[in-house]
Amino acid sequence: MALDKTFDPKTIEEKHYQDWERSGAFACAPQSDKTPYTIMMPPPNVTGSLHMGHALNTTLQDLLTRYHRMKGYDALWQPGTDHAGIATQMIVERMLDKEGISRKELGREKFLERVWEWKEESGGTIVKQMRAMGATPDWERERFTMDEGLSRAVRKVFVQLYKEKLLYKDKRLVNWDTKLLTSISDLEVESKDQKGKMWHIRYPIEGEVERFITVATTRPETLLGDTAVAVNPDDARYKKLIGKFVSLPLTDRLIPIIADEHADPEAGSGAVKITPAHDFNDYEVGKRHDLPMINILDIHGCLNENTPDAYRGMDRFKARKKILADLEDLDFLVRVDDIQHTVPYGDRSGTIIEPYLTDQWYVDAKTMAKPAIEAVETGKMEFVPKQWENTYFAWMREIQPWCISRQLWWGHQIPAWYDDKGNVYVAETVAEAQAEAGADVKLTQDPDVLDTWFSSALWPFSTLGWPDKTPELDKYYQTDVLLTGFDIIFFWVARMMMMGMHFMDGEVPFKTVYMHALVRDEKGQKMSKSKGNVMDPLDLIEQYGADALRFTMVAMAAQGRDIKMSEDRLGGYRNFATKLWNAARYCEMNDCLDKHEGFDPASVTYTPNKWLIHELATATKEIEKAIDGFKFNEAANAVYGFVWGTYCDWYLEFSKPVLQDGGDAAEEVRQTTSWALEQILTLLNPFMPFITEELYASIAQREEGDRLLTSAWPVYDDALFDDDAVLKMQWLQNIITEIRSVRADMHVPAGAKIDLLVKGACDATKEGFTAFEDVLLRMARLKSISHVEEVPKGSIQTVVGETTLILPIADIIDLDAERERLNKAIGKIDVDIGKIDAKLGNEKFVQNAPEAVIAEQKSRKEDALMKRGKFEKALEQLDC
RNA sequence: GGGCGGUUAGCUCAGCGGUAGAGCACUUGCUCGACACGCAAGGGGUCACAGGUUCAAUCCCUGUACCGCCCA
Repeated sequence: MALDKTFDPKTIEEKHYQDWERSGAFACAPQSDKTPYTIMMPPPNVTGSLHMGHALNTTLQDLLTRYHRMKGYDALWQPGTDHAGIATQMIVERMLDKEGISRKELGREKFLERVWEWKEESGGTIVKQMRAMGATPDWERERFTMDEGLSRAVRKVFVQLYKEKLLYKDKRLVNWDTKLLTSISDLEVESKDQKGKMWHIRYPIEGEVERFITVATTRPETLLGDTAVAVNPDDARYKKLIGKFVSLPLTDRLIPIIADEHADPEAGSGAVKITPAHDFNDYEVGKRHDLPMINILDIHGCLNENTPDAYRGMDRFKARKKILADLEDLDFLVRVDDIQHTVPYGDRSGTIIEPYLTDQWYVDAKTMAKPAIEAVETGKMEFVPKQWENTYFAWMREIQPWCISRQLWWGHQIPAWYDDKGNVYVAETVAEAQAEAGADVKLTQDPDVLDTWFSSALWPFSTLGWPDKTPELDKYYQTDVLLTGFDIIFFWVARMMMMGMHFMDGEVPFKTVYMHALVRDEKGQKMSKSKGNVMDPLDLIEQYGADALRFTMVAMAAQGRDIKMSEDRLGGYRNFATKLWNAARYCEMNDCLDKHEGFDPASVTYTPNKWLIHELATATKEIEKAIDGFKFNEAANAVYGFVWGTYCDWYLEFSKPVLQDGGDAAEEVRQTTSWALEQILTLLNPFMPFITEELYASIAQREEGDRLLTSAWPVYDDALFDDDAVLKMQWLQNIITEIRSVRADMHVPAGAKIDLLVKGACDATKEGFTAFEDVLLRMARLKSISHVEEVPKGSIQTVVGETTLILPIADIIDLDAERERLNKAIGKIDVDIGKIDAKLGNEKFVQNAPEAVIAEQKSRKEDALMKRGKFEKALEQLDC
């Protein structure tokens, strides 16, 4: 059993993880009558590998899961991964590229086989990495968004929403990615501020000579799709032109001048070109005025058959150049301005996104958002920190139809079939569709797939077996808490709310959503591969241990702030693990392990033991309160402070003289030390599972299967709180600290043992000196303690409470230094008294402040005056 | 342009109406029988700025500046 001299995380982590997983303790127990506690793991991309954000997310979820498991809940932490349509398809396409094969050549079926192969081989990376963090989700229940079961849920939802007219096909402008050749949702578009140009072009007014109307645009090539010029109805300059036509340059088309509020008289010339098929604002204008919508691009972003021969087939940016040159030649180009503007880019492909008119499937998000908004308004679902609800509301109240179809192969193929005439049959299976269409009708399935978020929106119930009525669904929905980053509040959280409430009888998918911070580098910059500032959690585990990484994450997870990760902090918490390890070694060396069988903390009589137990119970309450309130950093600080500050720095030091002298209290101290160590391991287990489990196994003979993983969280009786013991120990600590401080100030050699004379001690204090004589002698490095009436010449004096402490060290005393020290002390007290007097002298304060506050000030003043008197006396005596 | 958040010790951050806290870093001293990844003792802050409310403001309100994020 003997513990090694230092703690090496690497040697134990894997061993314990395997043991835990094999034990089956991660599994939920649907048949048990325990109260459920459920967390849905945000499914990471199956393509992903663990980054710092996952490390934080995983740590916090595991902390909550372990904590509640220990508290006796039937904990379900539901894991799984998400098929990540575009990302996965891109990875496999890139692989095929290297083999010189294109997706199209391979064909849909073969391509999908390749993706599945890839998924089986490489898709498990991230869930393996989570194990290195010590995560304890119910792996047996791991799901994948493309599982048969989850796919069935997707089809069912699609069909039902279609029947309810909450899902429909429509021709609208979408964000089109010309590289990936698919539509993407608004959320997948990143607007970037960049330099650009504003071209001012004049359009000749029909039937008039040398009269023009000037419009400005950043995308001159769209001119070929213009179907109107709009002016503001109140713009006096243009009133007479409304209803006239302009002749569209480079084409032979005439387009009307229309009146629409969209044209801002203050901006540019006040007239704007309208291209309904290639601009979201213009699309609305086009609809209002029933304008033709001319699509001028093909799916690759090249100009199509609706454009003049000169440009047809040309890439949009090449066409722009040529069009500008041609406009210039024909003298239509009036002016060019350099401007700063925002340009939409695809977040996956990095290409400029084109608004593009196509047929797509949409979800009526506006309708579905209503109950989801209300649920947050009425508190059925709560964001932590609360401020995130504003973000949620802002988006949900302005929500647009959700474009759910993607022109990809990897994903859930849309359960809609078409006959030759273009009639659509939406059904869960081809057989049902066929039945609806008639047996002899030839049907073709819609080739498109659904947005990945469509399936992850169902995650909180699809993973529990929906649409079947499973016991799991019954027991674990609605779930307790969702932990996630704010970056997917719209993508995922909002959509789970909509789907969850719609399909689960208005019940929200989770009662609480905890939004955690973004992990940044130590300079506060977002970690990114291109900046080269990424930290790899696995490297950090290798260097500092998984426990240190976890503890750092927890300690830095303060609400509402980003985490600036630094290796200094990791080092600090690695040291904390070592500290704990060495505390256990101390216990081992002093025969304080496994000594508490039948120990009753309520029965202790020795004051330091009572005090330790009080502090332990207090820390436990703080930890519980902090975790319950998602104040993870506070929980970490509470446990850290107790272990290091209370147990190691003070209690174990108190225990030394007692254990060594073998006095009456020794046995009780031994038991308390042993018991408290085990309590510490239990409390710390959700934070640092590896080292605590290792110590737990090492410090005693355990029965088969006895692990912290499945231990009970401690419950302490209120009777264990003992304020009297706290006061006594505070006094003792004050005495020790004061003597140490004076010794250091006066440069008394650290090893020198000196006498302590005590003057003016009351009876209770005298008792204290007697009771803790051995502790004081050792911890303050004293030779003796005696009570006196007179202060010997050349002594150092200090004051604790009513007592004057005298150190008779005439031989080494430096009179000037001591004078300075005393004067400094008096100076500090005077500042204090000054502040108090200012308050007490203020009539309004005395009249208005609560009595308790006034009394407190008065008593503080008395104490200060008394102390000041003693220091003054000490100063006088120095000179006699 | 709209919204949100931040500005507290050298650094990273807690706190949030009545004596400014932690960790790290720093200084000094220590091989006292767990631990130098340590022990002990210290230094260090007009709590961004300007007003206001209050007996009392780092904390509440208003405004300003700077930083960050989200949305258009």
